[in-house]
Amino acid sequence: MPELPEVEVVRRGLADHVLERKIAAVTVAHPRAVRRHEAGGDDFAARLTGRTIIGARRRGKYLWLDLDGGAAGSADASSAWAPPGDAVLAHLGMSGQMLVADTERPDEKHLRIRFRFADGGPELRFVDQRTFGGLSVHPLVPAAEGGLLPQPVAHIARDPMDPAFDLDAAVAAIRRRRTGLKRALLDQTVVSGIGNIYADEALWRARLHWARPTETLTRKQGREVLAAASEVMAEALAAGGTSFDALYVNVNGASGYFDRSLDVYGQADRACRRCGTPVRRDPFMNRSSFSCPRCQPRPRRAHP
DNA sequence: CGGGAAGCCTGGGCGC
DNA sequence: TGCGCCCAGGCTTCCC
Repeated sequence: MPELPEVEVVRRGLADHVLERKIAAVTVAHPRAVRRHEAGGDDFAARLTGRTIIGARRRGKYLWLDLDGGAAGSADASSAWAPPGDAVLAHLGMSGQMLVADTERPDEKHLRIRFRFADGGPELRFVDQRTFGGLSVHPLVPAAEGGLLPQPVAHIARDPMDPAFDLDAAVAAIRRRRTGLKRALLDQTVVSGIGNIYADEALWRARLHWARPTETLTRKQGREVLAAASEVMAEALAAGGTSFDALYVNVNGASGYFDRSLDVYGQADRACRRCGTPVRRDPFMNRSSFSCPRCQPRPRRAHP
């Protein structure tokens, strides 16, 4: 389930394998994979053909590849102003994969989009079983806090691995909310990159319950839970990410192994590694929350 | 306007 | 063995 560490593994793989390579042809095999590209699949392919990938960047769970000026619409040499350019944006959703594959390798069953390169080397494939993810091309726009971002990313908060991440500002944003702590952690406009797995792990490490009302959270507790999220995601990244099956893989198709290090997520009825109490599973937002009932007691005033 | 929940998808696992 | 149901879950959209 790609959250920040898994997306970062993919970003690094793309930085290693597709930078400075010129796109020769793009094939869209499934229109749903480009549904966020409003002008459609043909326009998507046309905008990318002939362009060279010059950057691989990420914010939270969003990933994008910066494109050079390309042949079409190149900057006017007589003008001092250079257009900020554009990028192909990827969101992996639940099951999206970016794979670097030799051109003769058989297609994956759920191959959605294929990029072939002018150098004839390994191609880039977007494979996505559940099609929650997708690719789209966007102009880069100035972000409120500086820098250039693809338009759909402009409203996403910085993530804890961003060098400019402001911990105290993120704590303040959480405490401004009127909701449960886990809901706030999952809100990508408050802090980005955290999904269901790392939210549960961070809450366990900080000994806080998922339904803790944000308005009763102290600044210290806020800093602790965000520091825990940052730590657990850094550890997961070092392990190559978390995966429970073959759905989440790096660009070479290999799985990470952080699932062996999870303390509560998916550990219902197993002993808490701190106190031995069986880990509890609660229904939460049509999914699950895992916690230790002893280390993370439910607050008297829990947020519904 | 902010918060909450439904809806989008497919395949694996499980019970009957 | 096969059918149908449930579950996984990030994000968008809609509703209150």
